[in-house]
Formats: sequence, C-alpha cells, structure tokens
Amino acid sequence: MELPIRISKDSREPIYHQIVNQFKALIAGGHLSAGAPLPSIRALSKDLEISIITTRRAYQDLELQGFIKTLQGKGTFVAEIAEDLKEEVKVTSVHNIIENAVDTALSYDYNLSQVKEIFLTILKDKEKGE
Amino acid sequence: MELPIRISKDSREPIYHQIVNQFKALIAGGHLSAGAPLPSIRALSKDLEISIITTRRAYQDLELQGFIKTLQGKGTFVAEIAEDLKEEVKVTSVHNIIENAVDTALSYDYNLSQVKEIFLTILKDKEKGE
DNA sequence: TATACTGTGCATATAGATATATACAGTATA
DNA sequence: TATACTGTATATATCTATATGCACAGTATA
Repeated sequence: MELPIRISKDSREPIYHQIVNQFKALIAGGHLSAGAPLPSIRALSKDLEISIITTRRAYQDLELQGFIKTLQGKGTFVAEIAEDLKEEVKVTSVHNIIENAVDTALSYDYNLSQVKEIFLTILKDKEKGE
Repeated sequence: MELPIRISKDSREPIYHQIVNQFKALIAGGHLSAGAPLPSIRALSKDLEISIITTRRAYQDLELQGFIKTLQGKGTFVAEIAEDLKEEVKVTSVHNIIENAVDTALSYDYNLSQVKEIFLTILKDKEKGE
C-alpha cells in the first residue's frame, strides 16, 4: 500500500513524532480502518531512509496510544478503536492546533477581525488549489 | 518592566526557542520598541527559573537574527529594525502557523468548509473572552 | 524443513538541548 | 575606588533523539 507518510529530517520535530502524528491523522481521519496493515518496520525504514529503531519507536508510541496492534512475526495493524474516540482525537487535535495559531497571531498584535481576514484569505487560496 | 514571557518546561519545543519566539512577537508586534531594555540575563533566568546558559542562548539567537543588541556591561536592548522588516516577520510568522493549522485539519479529513466552521467557532469563543 | 518474511532486544555511539559552576571583563554610580 | 550591576567564556554533566549493528524469536509458505 502506498502510504502518504512524508518526513522532514531538518524539522525541529523528531522524526518518530512526525510519523506518529501522520498515522494518527490517517487513522482518526478514517483513511486507515481497523485491521489494515501498516508497512513493516523494515519497509517503512527503507522508504523513509531512517533507521529501524526510529520507525520502531514511532510504532511503539502508536501502540501505547492504542492506535495500532503489533503481532510478532505477522506485522502491524490498525487497532479497533471506538468511533467516538477517533472522533475525539480528530476534534481535539484540530481544535488545539487552530487555537494555538490564533493565539500566536494575537501575540503578534493582530486583533480578532484581522486574524479572521488572514484566515479567510488562506482558505480561499486553498480552494483555488494553492 | 514586567514582560509577559511564559515558558513551558514540558514542551517539546526547546526553552531557548520559546523565549526567542515570544520576544520576536513582542518586537515585531510593536510591544517593544527600539532601544527598550530587555531584562538582564540573570534576572530573566531567575524569573523563569532556568539556567543563565539557556537565556544567553536565546539572546544570542535574537541578536543573530537582528532583533536585539547586547552591550557588555550595559545590558541588552531592542535593536533598530526597519518597519517593513518587522511587518514581514509578523506577516510571515502568522501566515505560516495558520496555514500549517489548516493543513493539519485537512490531513484529519476535514474539508475546507468544516475547517472554516471550526475556526469561526474558536474566534467567537475568543471574542467572548474564552 | 528451508527460507523469507514479520517484530524484539540489547549494546553502543553521536549530537543537541539543557544544566551547573566558576571565573573573567566591561560599566555605572555612590 | 568599591561595589554592584551588566555580559562573556569555559569545563563538565545529564537527558533525549537518533543512529548502527547484531542476534533473537515468531509466522507463513513453497
């Protein structure tokens, strides 16, 4: 399966964390359903050109958070997650990041109506396909 | 002067980086004008309960980026920065963080009109004073 | 059963963020 | 001049993220 996992090695955000967040988005967003196999640790490591340890770390975090299940010798699979839990992850993740963006704008001395204007402009650009 | 610098020691973001970003916002946002003194390295370190090294690192970064000037023995002061440069920092910083928030929402499978709705709700909450 | 996949565990290494401590150097002012 | 502020420099230590390498263990299948 072709997974749209993309990492940036220059980012301040740790690689394993980038991987975790992207899988969370794919699972909570419904693009990966329960039982779907994830790439093997070795395959993903090779794809992203990172060490097995880093991929392993990401998968361990995802398992701890309940998003995936690993079965030794068989592989790694999307876990069964209650719909409302997925929805909660989705809602709070997005809410938090948007709220943080608004707070940052306010800290730069924009007022609320200016923030709204900037935001609507960005949305319009996205609609046009950037 | 009472500066609204607040750090989180649990954050994944390095402390020196949090300090840099907050001063950048204060300066580019116009809350600190050229020549204004910053707290001494020792005073800020004591206030925030962090080591002098960390504060120093933050101030060095800010100086490298041209936002402040340090004078040995005298103190640290907001640098003279062209208005249009300040404006550019302000605009791009805010634009980037909002665009990133929108992209995250899209990665969670929200569509643009849903993102808009969430955003407007958050803005309304802010207007009411949270 | 042999082979080729899966995941697991461990020992070790490097780099960066951060910390502590100590000493040095420039400046202002009573 | 004494003292109390400033910033500067350096040596050392800890923690975390990340890396490499190697060996082990479970599973599927020809």
